[in-house]
Amino acid sequence: MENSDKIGKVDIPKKAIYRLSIYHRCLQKLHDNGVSTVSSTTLAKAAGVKPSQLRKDLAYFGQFGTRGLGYPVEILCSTIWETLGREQLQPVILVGAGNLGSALLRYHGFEKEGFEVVAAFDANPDAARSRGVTLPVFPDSDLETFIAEHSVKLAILCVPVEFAQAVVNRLVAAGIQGVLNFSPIVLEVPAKVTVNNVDLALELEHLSYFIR
Amino acid sequence: MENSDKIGKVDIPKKAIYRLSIYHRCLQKLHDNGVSTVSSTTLAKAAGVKPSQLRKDLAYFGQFGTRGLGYPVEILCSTIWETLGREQLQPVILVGAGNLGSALLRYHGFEKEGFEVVAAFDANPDAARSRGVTLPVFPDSDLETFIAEHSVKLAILCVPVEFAQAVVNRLVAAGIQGVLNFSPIVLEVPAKVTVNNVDLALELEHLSYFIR
DNA sequence: AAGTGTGAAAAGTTTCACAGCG
DNA sequence: CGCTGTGAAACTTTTCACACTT
Repeated sequence: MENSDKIGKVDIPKKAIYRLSIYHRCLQKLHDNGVSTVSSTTLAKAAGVKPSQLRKDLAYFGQFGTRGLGYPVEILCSTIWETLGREQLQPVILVGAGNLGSALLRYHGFEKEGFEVVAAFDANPDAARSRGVTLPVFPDSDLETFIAEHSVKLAILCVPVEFAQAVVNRLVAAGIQGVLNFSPIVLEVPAKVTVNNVDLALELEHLSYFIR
Repeated sequence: MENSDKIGKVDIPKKAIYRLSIYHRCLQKLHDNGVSTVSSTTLAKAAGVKPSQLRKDLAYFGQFGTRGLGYPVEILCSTIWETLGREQLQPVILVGAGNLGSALLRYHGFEKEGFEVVAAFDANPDAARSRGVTLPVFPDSDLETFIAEHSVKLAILCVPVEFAQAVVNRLVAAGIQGVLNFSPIVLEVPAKVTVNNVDLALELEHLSYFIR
């Protein structure tokens, strides 16, 4: 159903796109180390996958390698960057600057990876600012206007779980196309909108199952 | 001798175990609302999956339903809780109380879900305390002793990416069996150890691919 | 000789369809 | 009758093996 994406006639597994990000990181490191060509075996080892999977994944997007030689690090690196839609800087907003939201803003992890978090929204902006958020914090009533005026397409959602569905409805109506959701709830959105769930407690619970 | 008692975690899809956590949440909500029985159709809708998948998932662990009626909410809820290994409180340590690590500690999201974060470790404990961590913060040299003395099996890893592999090696040697890793790196661990990666930038990058 | 690209096989996961039970 | 439990079918993703190119 929603586990793949059609580009032309080829069906690309969603997991392959996640791996693309990982390959990109490895390629960047190789490039920083002055490596100009890499084999599928070497790159796969760095990315923690099988060489055959790496070759298959890259083949979904084109032919980048030279037989007998390997892949050109710099070209492949920038091609993946473009494929992931990272060529133009995407503005991101964060909605819900409570405990977790403000923690993420102070962390600056998204900025480090080249995303521009442009504003935060909260039902109580003053409280958010008192939590040490230095970014502009607006009341959530400003959401729609801001999204429209700045053509924002990505949102990080950290509101309390009981408000998550209502807020995401507003975000979608305002034009948001991708949501990074930290609430432990299955959000319902139109098919054109992509939701990625980061459920910290669920991840820890999953580990709990695997320790004897 | 033949033994049908194959409760080995081998044949059960990993994804099914994630869904178990989601089912548990939905069941708890139903129980709070005074519902005592639920059909696969209703529970599946709440969890965002197909009824057939829900039934298949539950069947991996036993027979819980009554034909013609549905599933007993309370019994199923506690059975899943036990299955996930949550019956006995698991102590968790957090390693690397820098920007992200201290943010997670201030967030208290794990405690809210019933995990007991018992201590934090950092190369510079004083700096971590100054970041507002109220939990005991120990120098990372104390890791091995603490893990052994408190029989800790779960660790949240938030150290800078360049130290992640070295630190996880120490954790594994000290007896840690499950790692929730926030570093953007593929960690190498023995098969007996489970690693769950939470890569925030990667999730946002993945969204970037799908908006257009 | 080295290493990619790819069809085909294998493995894994989801969905179907209906038997069987309360 | 309604709804679970489940074998088999359908579908997805990974891995293999080797032809083919530089």
